[in-house]
Amino acid sequence: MDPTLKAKTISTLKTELPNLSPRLRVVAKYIVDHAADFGLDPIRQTAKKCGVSTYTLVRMAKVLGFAGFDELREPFRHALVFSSDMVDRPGWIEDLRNSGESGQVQAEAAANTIAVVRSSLLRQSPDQMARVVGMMLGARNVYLTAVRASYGIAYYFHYVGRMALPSLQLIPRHMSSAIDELNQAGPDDVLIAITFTPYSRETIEACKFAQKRGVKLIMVTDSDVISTEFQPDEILVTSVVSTHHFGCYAGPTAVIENLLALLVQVGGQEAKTRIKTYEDIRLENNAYWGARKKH
Amino acid sequence: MDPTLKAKTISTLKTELPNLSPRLRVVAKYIVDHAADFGLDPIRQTAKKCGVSTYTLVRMAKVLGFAGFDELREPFRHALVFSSDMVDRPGWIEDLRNSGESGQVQAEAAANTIAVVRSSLLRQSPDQMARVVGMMLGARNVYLTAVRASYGIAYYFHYVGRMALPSLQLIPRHMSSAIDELNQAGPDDVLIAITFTPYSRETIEACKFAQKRGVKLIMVTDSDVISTEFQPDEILVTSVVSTHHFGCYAGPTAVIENLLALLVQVGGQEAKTRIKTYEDIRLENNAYWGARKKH
DNA sequence: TTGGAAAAATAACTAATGTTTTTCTAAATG
DNA sequence: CATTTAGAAAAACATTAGTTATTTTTCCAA
Repeated sequence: MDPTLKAKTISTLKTELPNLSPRLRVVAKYIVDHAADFGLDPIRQTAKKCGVSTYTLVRMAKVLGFAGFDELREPFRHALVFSSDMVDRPGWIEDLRNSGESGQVQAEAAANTIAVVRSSLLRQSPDQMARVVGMMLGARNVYLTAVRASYGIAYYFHYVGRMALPSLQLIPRHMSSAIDELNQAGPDDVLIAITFTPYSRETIEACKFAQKRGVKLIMVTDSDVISTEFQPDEILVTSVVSTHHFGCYAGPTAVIENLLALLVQVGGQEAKTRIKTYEDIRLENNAYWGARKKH
Repeated sequence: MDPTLKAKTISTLKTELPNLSPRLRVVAKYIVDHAADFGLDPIRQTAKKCGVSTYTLVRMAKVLGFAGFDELREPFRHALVFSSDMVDRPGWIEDLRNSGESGQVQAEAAANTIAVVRSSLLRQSPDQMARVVGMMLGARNVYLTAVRASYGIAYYFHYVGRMALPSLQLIPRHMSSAIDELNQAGPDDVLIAITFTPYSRETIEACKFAQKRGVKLIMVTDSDVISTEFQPDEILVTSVVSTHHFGCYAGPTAVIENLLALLVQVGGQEAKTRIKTYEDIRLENNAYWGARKKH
């Protein structure tokens, strides 16, 4: 099979986009934006994902000169297997891999971490990030909740974030549940929930509760689809795939740091002076080793 | 779906290989060696490729605790989509940068994060990592201390790490100082301290105290040279350079996850079964939303 | 407004895929 | 040596997938 066929098809789709009928245009855009999923999914699933009938996909194939849907999808399939072998491993990772058994484990983990960070960052559209930051800055209170392993990154997010955004609150604060602390929350507030498969019961329940109250809901998680019982206003999808037995949280960490960078930028001078006062207080209270008080 | 399932399955296949029946062993080897093809191919094709009947593949799935072949293959399918994310779309950072002002900030932050993660991982020599893991596994107690922003990643490290290494303890536990809890510590113990410029006074003091007691000292920090007053046994140097006002902790997070991967690997079967019991307990106590108890 | 053509959805159909049942084989056991 | 049992293959079965035929919708021009 022609190994460049996938690239050719994508290029054709892009150039032909304006000439296509409405539905076919939707399909073409979907294929270009989700080449990997398109290669993997069966026809009905792809149809569902772009809100189109199965036959529309068949027509898409015929318009492009393929005999049928299968023939259109095949190059995308091939590319899947190929890319997984071809995953770009820089030299230093290869060197690591060749240095004994534990070096191999280290190499796999390192390669995976970089991949996870990259793909997590790649997925965040600037529009959505801007919306999320806007929601945070506009809210009366921004609640932040997570448990278990995710609590670590929530703690970090809060520790840094509250300097730029004083309304940021990490819940539950004490030995209570997040729901207790959402008791006063309403439509002016935002809840950010961080959880990954398998989802923590407490966190999901806090989400459901919050949404019932009209609180705006932002989730940092690993899937577009969590539940039919509630619909987050924004979902920041990150990758937590790992080589060992636990999820790899470097992906979400990267996305959260991205969010922090934006918060500081959009927060403007006000945020920056506030951060400065935090720094000053720490200096005055000898929080840092070796640093002198300024006077 | 559990994003670590593929890694778990491959690891199980490797360890169970000797206990399997002849045909299943062939299948297991095939899956480990051709994970990508296995994810893509239909059952008959995989059966043909490893010269067994389709039902042998179904049995393989059942032996591993899956309901059927489909369920076994699913994580491998997911991995395919993920790895293709990696190769696709070169220049995405450029596209980001050209999409408005906040896109530019986002692009800078993303590029910075990737660079920081890369260089942090690159710096860790396999020898040193092996020494560190060896020290951790050999210690009576492994104390872990950090404050402020670093506390988030220490919390994460501890939450995950203690499943593989029960002697791992996050200090201070309560409203006390780390030094209080190091009172009983001695030469059989290890202290891991996480702090970055400007160094937290409490953490550095804990390091000095510990070393005076003969406790072995491992530091995760951003420089080879901290102080002349004490000399850590091992220093894991990570990069925390950032585009905004705060350090970028994705680097240290990446290194710590690398360490976790090694801990699990070197911990061997014992660690894996311990991790399993944690999982079981969580399932039984309804910690996860939507998950059923196994019986 | 109303034919008519293009676009799209629906539903029926055939081929393939995963699963299950049945049958066969060979090694282990008494 | 007969019997049992686990492992594996073969074949039958049910489901799902891609395709094709038919109907419905949309939109434009007469």
